[in-house]
Amino acid sequence: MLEARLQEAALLKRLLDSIKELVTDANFECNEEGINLQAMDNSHVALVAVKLEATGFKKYRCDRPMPLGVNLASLTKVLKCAKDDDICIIKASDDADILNLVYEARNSDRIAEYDMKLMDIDAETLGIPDTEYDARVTMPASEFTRIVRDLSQLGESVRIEISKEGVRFASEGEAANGSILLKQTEAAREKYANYGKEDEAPKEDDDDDDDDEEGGSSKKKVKKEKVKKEEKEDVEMDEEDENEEFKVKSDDEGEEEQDDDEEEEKSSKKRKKAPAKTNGKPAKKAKKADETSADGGVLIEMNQHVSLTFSLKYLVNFSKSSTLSNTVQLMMSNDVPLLVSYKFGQGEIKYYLAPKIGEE
Amino acid sequence: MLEARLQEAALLKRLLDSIKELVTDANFECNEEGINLQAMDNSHVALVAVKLEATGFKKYRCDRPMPLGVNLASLTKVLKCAKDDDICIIKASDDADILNLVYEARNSDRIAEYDMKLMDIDAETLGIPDTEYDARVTMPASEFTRIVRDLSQLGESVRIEISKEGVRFASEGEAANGSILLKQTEAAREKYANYGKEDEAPKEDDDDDDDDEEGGSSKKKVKKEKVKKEEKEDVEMDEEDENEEFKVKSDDEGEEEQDDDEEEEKSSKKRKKAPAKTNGKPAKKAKKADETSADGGVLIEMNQHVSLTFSLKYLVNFSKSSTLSNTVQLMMSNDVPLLVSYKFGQGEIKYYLAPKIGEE
DNA sequence: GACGAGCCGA
DNA sequence: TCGGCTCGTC
Repeated sequence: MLEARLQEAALLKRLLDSIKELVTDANFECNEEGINLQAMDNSHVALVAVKLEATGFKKYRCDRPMPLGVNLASLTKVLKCAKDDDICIIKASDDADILNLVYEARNSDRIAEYDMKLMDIDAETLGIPDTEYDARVTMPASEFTRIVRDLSQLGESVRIEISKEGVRFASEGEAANGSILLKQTEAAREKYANYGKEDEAPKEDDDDDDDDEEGGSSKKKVKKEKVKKEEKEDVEMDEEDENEEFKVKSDDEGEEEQDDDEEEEKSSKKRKKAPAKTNGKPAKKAKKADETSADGGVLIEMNQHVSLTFSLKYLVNFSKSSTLSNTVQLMMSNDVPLLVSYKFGQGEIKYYLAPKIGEE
Repeated sequence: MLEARLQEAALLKRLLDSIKELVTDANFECNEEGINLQAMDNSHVALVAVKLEATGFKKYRCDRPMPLGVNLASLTKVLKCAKDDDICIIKASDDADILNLVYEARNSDRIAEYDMKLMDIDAETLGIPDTEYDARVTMPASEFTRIVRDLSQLGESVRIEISKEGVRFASEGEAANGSILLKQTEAAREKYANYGKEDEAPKEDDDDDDDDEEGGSSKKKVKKEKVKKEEKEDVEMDEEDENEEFKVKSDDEGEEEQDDDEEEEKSSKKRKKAPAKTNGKPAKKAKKADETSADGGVLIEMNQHVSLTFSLKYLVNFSKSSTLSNTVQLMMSNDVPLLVSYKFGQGEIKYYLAPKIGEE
């Protein structure tokens, strides 16, 4: 028995819009911690993984783990019947052959109910290794969208290169070549100081993580820009002992960033001691970053020069998730798949894409 | 000789958009009272009836009744040449083989003139009986549009069921079943209190009706929401003697509604004495309701449980008329055609659709 | 010719 | 983020 009540149907609608072109059928793996979806794209080139935290729901109950095999086109149709601000309740009984969706208008004058057939899908949940990446770019989702769209007009591939200089997106096409260099924004360092730290060691204390994330999420909805600096200070002080930054630096490439750190952050020495580790309560800021980052800012974290080439078609597709979050993170190491991650209030969507070989 | 001057070409454009897919050729029956069009749809399943009151025109003159046989595709083309806010003058001489359309820009800087060939069409004007329906739903046109669109994604038919509970639209499809329940909105009772009363006995005093309607119409364009309550009071008091409500109730099903009435309306006893009758000056409110109802509200009037099944394709088609009015009324009795009616400032468009048999 | 989806601009 | 416009499909 699953019952999950979502405050706004819009989240699910956007989520489906994000993945329905990539994947036709997928299992929504429901358990007490939330709902996960993981699937290769139809051409088995990319992998998409969605996580919806139980705590992101207004109400969530899942008695036992159950996979819900969903045809995404059908679900999209059914979700189209919801208005964005409808409350959305999804239910499935234990036999899991029907997904029941109820949409309640805000004023309850309209109640729409849909029953969708489920299907059996071979679970092919791959364990995704918790890679530590050599470089991470945190940037406005809209900017990423724009870049891959622009470049996709010129060519089919983009070389993404992260260096001390910044992050460069370069494409070559018949009519023209293009190259976009994003330098790190000074403001971004502060802004994203704790963005998405849970990526690094999500298992350390998942429960705290979730609770904090939810609490943070609701608060942020109310508070606004003004608040972010105060909160940031709070967290930095409160959590000084455990607050580790992702900033992975190699000795020969990190000077610039180290300078910044020392100017800005008291706890910088910890970061240097233990790069690529993280603390247990970072999510408050992840939420903030989401809302905060509308005004841009690029944060580049790297411990090694990275340069990889990817298919723009897929990146353009991934960038549809900009409806879910204002911020996107690109995680890269040489010769391993790119990870594109969008975090949002109730969860996260990650895309993995293998680099093209021998193209740069 | 016909000459009719319309304040805004947009009305005609929208009207044609509403019916051109349903009907290819039709007679515009012009007489001194206005212009009427009545036609079966191409597959002879639905009937569409349009009424444009003479009083709805800025100027109207029709010396003798004349049918203007129009190919709607041609007229649509010609109307596309008008800007929405152009003044539109249509003329036909007595031989009625040419329809002359003149579009005048607001500032008279541009005058466009078109001559369209007319054709002879066998008049097949059917008398439509003035049915009294067992149930009537008055609701925002946009909501009706949305519902039939949504459900048409799932299946081909919709069962519309009106009960004490409200009105339910239910469809079954391969991928999913859907059911939407609209409860009556409390605010709607007041809002639609006098909406469309002329349906019931339109012949009682047509002339007064028309005059009032036009006056009301122009006023309403200027006034807004704020005004509606005052006007309503005025009419109720001025016309107390003749102001009868539609509210048809059976003793066993009307309690809920009666309670509302008593709370809200002074003249409720009259309504109960003579249900399904109407007064002579209802149109002021019809107009108001049009503009008023953008913010929703569902009014359900019934004296009997009704449940019928219809082809969604047609309902979707009918719902195109939501460009003409913010409010739609569904009139139903068991085993007789559904009447879908949109009233607008200058007239009304009605669609009749026979129910599907043996499908529920 | 109409409908729906996707993209671009405000 | 929403609405309008354009392109592609049925």
